[in-house]
Amino acid sequence: MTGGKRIMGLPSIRRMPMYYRLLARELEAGRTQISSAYIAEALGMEPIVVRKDFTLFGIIGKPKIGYETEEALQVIDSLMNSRDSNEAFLVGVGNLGQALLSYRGFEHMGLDLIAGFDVDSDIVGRRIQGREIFALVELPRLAKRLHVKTGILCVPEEAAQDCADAMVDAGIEGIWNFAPVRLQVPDYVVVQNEDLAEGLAILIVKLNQSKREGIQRTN
Amino acid sequence: MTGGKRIMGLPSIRRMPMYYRLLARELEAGRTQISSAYIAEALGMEPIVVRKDFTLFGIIGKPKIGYETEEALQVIDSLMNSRDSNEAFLVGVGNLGQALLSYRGFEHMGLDLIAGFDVDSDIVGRRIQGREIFALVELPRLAKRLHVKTGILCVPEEAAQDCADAMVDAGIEGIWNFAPVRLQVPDYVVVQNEDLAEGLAILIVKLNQSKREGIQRTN
DNA sequence: TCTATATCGATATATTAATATCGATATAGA
DNA sequence: TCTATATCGATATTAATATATCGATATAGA
Repeated sequence: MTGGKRIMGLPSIRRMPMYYRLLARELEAGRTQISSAYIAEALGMEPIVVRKDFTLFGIIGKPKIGYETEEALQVIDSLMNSRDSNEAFLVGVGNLGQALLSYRGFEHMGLDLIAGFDVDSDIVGRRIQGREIFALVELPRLAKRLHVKTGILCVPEEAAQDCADAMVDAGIEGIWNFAPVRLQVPDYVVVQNEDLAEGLAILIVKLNQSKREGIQRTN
Repeated sequence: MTGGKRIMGLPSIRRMPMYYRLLARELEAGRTQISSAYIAEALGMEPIVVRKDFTLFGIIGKPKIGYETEEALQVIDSLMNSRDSNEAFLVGVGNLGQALLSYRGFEHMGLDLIAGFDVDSDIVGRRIQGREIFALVELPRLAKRLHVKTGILCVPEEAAQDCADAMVDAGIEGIWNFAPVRLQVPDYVVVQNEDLAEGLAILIVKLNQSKREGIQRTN
C-alpha cells in the first residue's frame, strides 16, 4: 500500500451517499432540522451509527434538536467534492458504460462525466446523454488538454490492463475499475475496484442460509 | 432482523467471486495445485486471509503442497449454487438492466437470468442476449409458473417500492436491488442492496486524501 | 531411510467497527 | 424563572475482522 493512513473508516465513507440522498430529500421537503433517530429510522440503521459518522464527518448537532439538515448536507457534499473538480472520462462504452453515462445520480455526487472512449467504430462519434464518444486513441490528447484526472474503466477483462496503462500515461490518477482484474498501476494512482459479482454472491449465500433455516423450521 | 446468525462473515463471502475467477483461470492454465501465497500474490492480498477464508469455506489444503485447484473451485462454486436453482428475473430493462442482462460473468456464478420485465412498450417484446422482455404485468403469472424466486431490480427510484411489492406478491424471495431505496419487504424476503455511488464516494475521498498528501509532500 | 523445507491450520494478538451507557445541554412548557 | 425531556457526544464495551506466531506434516531430495 502507498501509505497514507485513513482519516475515517471505509464503512463511514460508504454511508455518505445514502446520507446525502436522504438529507437532500428531507431538506427539499422542508425539514430544516433532523435527528439521528429520524435518519436512522429512514435508512434502516441505528441512531448511534449516524451520530458517530456525523461526528467523524465534522457535523455538529445540538441537544434536543438534532442536526441542521442543510449544514449536514453541505458538509457531506464538500467531502465528496473538495477536489478542484471531479471531471471524469469513461473508457469502454459497452452496456455498462452506457448505463453509467446515463445514470443521473453521480452528478450531485461530484462526478462530471465529460466524455466516453471506445475502440468500436460503430459507437465512436455518437453521443450518449450529450456526451461525445471518442476513439480510444484520442484519450491521451484530450486528457492532457482538459486536465482530466479521473477515469471510469468498463472494458472487457482482456482489455482492462492495456486501457489502464493508457489512462495512466494520459495523466489519469484515479480509476474506478469495473473490470474483474487487479490492475497494475503506479503507486500514486488510486484504484477503486467495483465487482458486481460480490453483491450477487452475498445474495445467493443469504438465500441459501435463509432456505436452510426454512427447512429446519418446517421440519 | 429476521435472525439467523451468519455462518461466515460478509467479507469472506465478498471474496468468493474473486477466488472463483482466479481458480478457474489457473485450473484452465493447468495449475492443479495452488498455494495460499500464490493466490494472495495474484489477488493483491495476504496469504493468511486466503487460508482463513478457505478454512471457513471448508477447503482443506496440504502442508508443503497447498490446495487442489479443482476441489477449491468446486467448493466455492457449490457455495454459490447450492439452491435448487438461481433462476432470476430482471425488472427494469433500462441501461443498467440491459447491461446486467448482457453481462457474461454471472452465469458461472450460479445466476441464470431467464427474462426481463419492463413497462416501456418500446422495449417489451424485444430480446436481449436471447432473453425475452415481458410487460411488467406478466411478472406474477410467469414467476409463479416458472417458480422463479430471485429478482434483480433496476428501475428508477420512484418505481422501486411498487415493483418490489409486485415481486414479493409474485413469490420472489430474494431481491438484488440497484435502486437507491430502502425497500419495505416481509421478513422472509432477502434484499441485497447495491449502491453504485458507494464505490464512487470511496474513490473521491481517497483521491482527496491522496491529493492532500501530495501537497504536503511537495511543500 | 532420513532430513530439510514449504505450507497449512490452530491459537493468540491487534485493529477496526458496531453497540451500549450515561452525563451534558438546549429547548419547550409550566 | 424553573423543570422536564429530547438529543447529542464522550467514554466504555463488545463484536467482527485482520494479522501474527508457530507447531504439525507431507513431500522432495540426499
